[in-house]
Amino acid sequence: MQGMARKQGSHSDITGPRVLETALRLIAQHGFAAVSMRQIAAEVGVQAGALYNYTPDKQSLLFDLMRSHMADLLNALAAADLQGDALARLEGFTRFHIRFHLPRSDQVFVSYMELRNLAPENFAAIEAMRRDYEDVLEDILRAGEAEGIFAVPDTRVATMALIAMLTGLSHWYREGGRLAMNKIEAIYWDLVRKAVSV
Amino acid sequence: MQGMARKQGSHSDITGPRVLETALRLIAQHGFAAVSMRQIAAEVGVQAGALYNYTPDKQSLLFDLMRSHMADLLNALAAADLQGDALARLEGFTRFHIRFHLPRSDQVFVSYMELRNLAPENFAAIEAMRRDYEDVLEDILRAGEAEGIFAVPDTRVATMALIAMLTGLSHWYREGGRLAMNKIEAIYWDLVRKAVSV
DNA sequence: TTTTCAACTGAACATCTGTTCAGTTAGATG
DNA sequence: CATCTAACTGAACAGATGTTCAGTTGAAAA
Repeated sequence: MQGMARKQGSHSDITGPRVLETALRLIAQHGFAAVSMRQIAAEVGVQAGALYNYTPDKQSLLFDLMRSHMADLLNALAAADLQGDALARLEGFTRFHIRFHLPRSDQVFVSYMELRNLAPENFAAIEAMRRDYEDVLEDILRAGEAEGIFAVPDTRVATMALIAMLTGLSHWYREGGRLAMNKIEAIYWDLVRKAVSV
Repeated sequence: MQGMARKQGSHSDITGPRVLETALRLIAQHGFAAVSMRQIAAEVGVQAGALYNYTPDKQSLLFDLMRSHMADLLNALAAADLQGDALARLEGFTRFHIRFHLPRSDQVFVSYMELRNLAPENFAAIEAMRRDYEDVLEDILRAGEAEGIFAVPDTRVATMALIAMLTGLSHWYREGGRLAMNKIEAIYWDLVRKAVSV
């Protein structure tokens, strides 16, 4: 059986997303360098050449996955529209971070592990977006300092420390584990709040 | 110019360590799957085949790097011999973790990023060692709870959270940066202490 | 019905991969 | 001096790599 093109209707709007989904899953599992275009193609159900209808090259595939993840993150954060005093906004940020990241473990994994496989200009673009995200937290910490409710010796270091703590969650949390997400959320919020409070 | 074997004395005690150093550096930089045996050999200054005098295969090279890092970590922790009440031991653990990890960014990077490239039995061995390390911190947190000086809703979650926070430091700290190590140590100890205190 | 063309195949390209091994070299040994 | 052998070379193996592209397919348009 050969020549399976156009089996049942136009496929580009099905195959396209499937390529991204499959690439994300395989890269999260084995790493970018360890996954071949032929492996991705095989899981999608096409030949390797067909992938190049959806990405100019392998590097762009990785960059697209990371860029869209970061864009989703920044858009969702903007939509969360944190308000109130610094403590309320810190709680909002903490809960937002956990709720956004926990259901996206593959994206988180790829976005944090495959930075070194990005071409320099792509790396710079992702880093800029990550920096934007970090700056939101740092602004909250600075505001809390100004309000006199937070006591952090160095807002930049505290920002990095808190984000590392929150993101680390994605590396060990497994759905259906001992603790539900809202329980986890409460525990982390407790740690975060106390860490920065006076 | 060909046939350079045994240039100036026995080399195995020089080449052996150089293979490990070079492999560690290159794997930290580009990732295990992205580094070839020929690249490592070229930087060491030998042909690819010569590497097999020092490792049975590429997988063992990775495993050796990770196992020796974890063994060093556990030995150093035991040598630190944390004593006193839970608060003193928590401070000891925090400062030990930072002092041990900061000068070893390549080892930390490889040990946390390349877990998925380990063969299953090797993965299990590394995970067991990591678990041993985590358990030391968890014991301290539990002791602090018993002493009534700590208030952590879940010692396991707090353990993972604190270790993620501390280890994350290695991912952004650069020697010669804005802050010296002892400054960093103080800032992190402040965050850790407050996070778990009543 | 014939034509069109997006979506795909399958083969090819040059190059790289981990690993093996017969052969070479030169310092150490007797 | 000759001998030994640890340490290495260089070639080879079978297969995988990203990417290109002429050709094929079949549903939809004319």
